[in-house]
Amino acid sequence: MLTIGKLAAACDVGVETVRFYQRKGLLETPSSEGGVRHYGNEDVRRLRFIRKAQAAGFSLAEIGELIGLDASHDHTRARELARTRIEALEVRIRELQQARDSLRQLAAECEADDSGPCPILESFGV
Amino acid sequence: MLTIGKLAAACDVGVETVRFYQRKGLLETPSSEGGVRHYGNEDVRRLRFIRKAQAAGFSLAEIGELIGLDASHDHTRARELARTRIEALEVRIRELQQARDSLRQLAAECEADDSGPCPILESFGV
DNA sequence: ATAAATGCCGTACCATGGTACGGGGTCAAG
DNA sequence: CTTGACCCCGTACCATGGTACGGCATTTAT
Repeated sequence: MLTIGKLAAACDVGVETVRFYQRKGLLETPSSEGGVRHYGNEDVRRLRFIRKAQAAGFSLAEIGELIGLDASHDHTRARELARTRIEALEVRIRELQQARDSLRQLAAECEADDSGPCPILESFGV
Repeated sequence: MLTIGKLAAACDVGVETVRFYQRKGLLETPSSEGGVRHYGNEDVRRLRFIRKAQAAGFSLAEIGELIGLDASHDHTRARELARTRIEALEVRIRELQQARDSLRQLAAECEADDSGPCPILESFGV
């Protein structure tokens, strides 16, 4: 049985973050039997889930839905969310790759010619 | 000579966004000679620059610095910013690729076995 | 000439994901 | 028996990147 501080430490988040997730309905708020609330392994798992799903690019709102799916065993919807997220990730990856590639190109040009206008700045149209 | 509305339209942003950038010091606020402010090609170029640099993942604060570099012709600093941005982009790209790959894997597993617990949700530790 | 569309300006508000603060309570060690 | 380290709760605040609103002036089209 953990206090909020131990729970937070176990998942490497701040105490305030735990409370924030509680307010958002992502974590349950155990009843306070005489003041201090107690948390168990389920809470640790849940909190770790939130952080992992966040790392996979899900927003807190989406994570809330994923948590709900667990109860309903709704694979279909879970796959749907996963597919949507995969597509969004692919779009974003391509965007970032393009940004990286053009910046690389510009940095190389800039390196090659130190006089005259800076290609990096030029390219953006300044 | 453009009004703020035309400028915004020319760069496909909202009027409020232009004003927001002005407040942030990213765009100049021309003197209002008798009420209506007028904008020129420089402003169009500058505004487009902001949007392109944003697409390259620069924050508005970084963009402010890039604009400053234009005046000082500071290639060194520009390259520094570009390198920093490239590195950040690469880190982010790898993170997103990992997220995508694990989601793909999970979606495939989930697809394969429609009974039992959902691997997508399981994997996150719910 | 008049009504609709813009412009100006200041201020407030939005979402997202937290972080901080202040006042109070409880508990264990020194 | 007091000091310090937690806890609780509510509320305010932060950064980021905008978006909206309201009142008033001006401009543009009919």
